[in-house]
Amino acid sequence: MRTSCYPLATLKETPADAEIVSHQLMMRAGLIRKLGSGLYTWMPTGLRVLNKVARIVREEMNKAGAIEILMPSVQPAELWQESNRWDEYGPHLLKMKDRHERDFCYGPTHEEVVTDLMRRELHSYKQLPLNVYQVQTKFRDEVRPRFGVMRAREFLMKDAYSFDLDEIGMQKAYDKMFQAYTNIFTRLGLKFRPVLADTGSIGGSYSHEFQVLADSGEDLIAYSDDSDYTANIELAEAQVPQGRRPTPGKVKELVDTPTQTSIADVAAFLKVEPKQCLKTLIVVGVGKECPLIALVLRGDHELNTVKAEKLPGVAIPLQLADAETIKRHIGCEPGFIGPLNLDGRGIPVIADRDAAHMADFVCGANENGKHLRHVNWQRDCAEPTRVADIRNVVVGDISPDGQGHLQLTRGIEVGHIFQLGDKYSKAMNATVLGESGQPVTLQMGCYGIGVSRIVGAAIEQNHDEYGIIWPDAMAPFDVALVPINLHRSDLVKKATEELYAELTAMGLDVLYDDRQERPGVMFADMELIGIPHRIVIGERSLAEGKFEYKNRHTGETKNVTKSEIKDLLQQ
RNA sequence: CGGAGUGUAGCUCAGUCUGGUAGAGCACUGCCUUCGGGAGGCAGGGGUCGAAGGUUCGAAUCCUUUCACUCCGACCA
Repeated sequence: MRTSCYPLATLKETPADAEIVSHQLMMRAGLIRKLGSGLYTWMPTGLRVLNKVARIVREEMNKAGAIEILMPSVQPAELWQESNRWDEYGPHLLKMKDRHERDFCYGPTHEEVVTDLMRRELHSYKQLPLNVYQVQTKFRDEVRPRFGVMRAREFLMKDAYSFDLDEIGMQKAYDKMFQAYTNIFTRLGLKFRPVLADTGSIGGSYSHEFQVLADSGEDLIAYSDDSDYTANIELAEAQVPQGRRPTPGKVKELVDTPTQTSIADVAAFLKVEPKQCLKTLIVVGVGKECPLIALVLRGDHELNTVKAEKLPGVAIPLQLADAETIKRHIGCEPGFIGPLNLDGRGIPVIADRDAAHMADFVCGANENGKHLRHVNWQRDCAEPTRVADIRNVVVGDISPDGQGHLQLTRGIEVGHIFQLGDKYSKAMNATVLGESGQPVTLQMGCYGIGVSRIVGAAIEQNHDEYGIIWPDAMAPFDVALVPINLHRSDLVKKATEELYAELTAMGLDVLYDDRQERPGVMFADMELIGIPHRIVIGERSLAEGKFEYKNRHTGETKNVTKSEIKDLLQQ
């Protein structure tokens, strides 16, 4: 490709609304342009990268035995009503009506469509196992799109769906996909980890996320420093504290805390550690019998909303009660709540394992401006209605597998695989006849990869002050040719044209910068775009029959012959 | 959805408080010089100041409404 006939679309300045480095560089390198919130056009260079990622994904999916199909992006409401997700999926679902006032949605995922397809197509166990996939545009109406293509509303996704007769088959299909995903992210040249994950609104029983490690990632990952254990913090289990609960010491005491409403303030005021305080959160419950539920944590711990939403009786999505409701039921402001006598007021107390293990703690007195200290479960306050793991793990916690301690790191979720079981096949009555002649409900798995998100994630992991540094596998071009004084030197022109023709004939993607630009401009653009190999063609080195090679990744420069160039590029 | 903010040239932004001929840098076009790391000079082109309504002799500027975008929070594959 010659730059004189190609819209490079590079920018010298960073657009004001690009916050993280990958978004800034994708704009500056001319990969994307924004159309609206969460909507991006892929420019020629960006599309090249996207297609390279998609190609690797397809190759590995095919190798794992999956078959490519393409389903509609617009889906009839009836299917979503069958699975109950028309309402459950919530406002993320972009709904629309056609001219006949029939309801449709733009697909955020395709479990319903593929299940419907397969209940029509599959009749016999002999047709199993089957795994179909597609690479397609999805739309999720995110509350807050951000970070460019990283959390866009419209995005490109590879989604695969496996169908098996039983759980053993489903497990095998899952394992195959786990391996395929590992191959894909390895080939793409990304630093990643598979992590145990929550299943979220897709549902199902068991799942892994594939996380690209990056400090700008939105997800927190917990991993053991002494074993293979790795899990999303949403799921990572906090262990039961060791030993017996300490025996109560001093007598309970009411203390004035006129303006101290946060754990930090109360702890500082009473000269105790936050871990000696008890934090009481009031959340909305389902049903009339218990409209409110108290969640109790150690002062230095954070509530894990995913875990909390799994508690029976807790409303989904998790919702903190407003100040007025709290005042009406408990009689104080949110900053002074404690677990005492809540059960008696019809508010069950669910304590975190660590909170339930505390003794002589500080907590709110359910009275404005007052806290209690030296409070003890049982002696001063009814034992919690229920004890559960409802907190986020913290650095240093014992690993759930018993080996080592947990550390935390950040990641970008680029893949997610689920064992769905019969969640959709049962709701939508997708069965085949088994060997015995009886209908068997299909066991499903689903497997997603955020193709467009991978592009952003790769840049987060691979860039420097000059621009993007693509892993070879997804670079838009393999090599950039930068001629010096192309338009004045016949020698340079001839050498560059020949080299361009020969490298192109080798099947390489070559970007030939034949613009009438100064060298500095061309160097800067090629580095910004992140092309792995750069060859400068100038009279200076041509005099010795050499070209100047520079590696974008290592920064290494050397003068080389044409055949050495070919060797370098063929690796 | 709650809170905050921004909309002026392709991009980054000044001008708005205090109403009076729409600006700068970069980008773009032409010419000249320069020619191995985002050059310099000269001359140009480019605007319904987000939109609608109002106040006023006069509105980018004041008022009302509205739309879009961004950030923080909540939420979330």
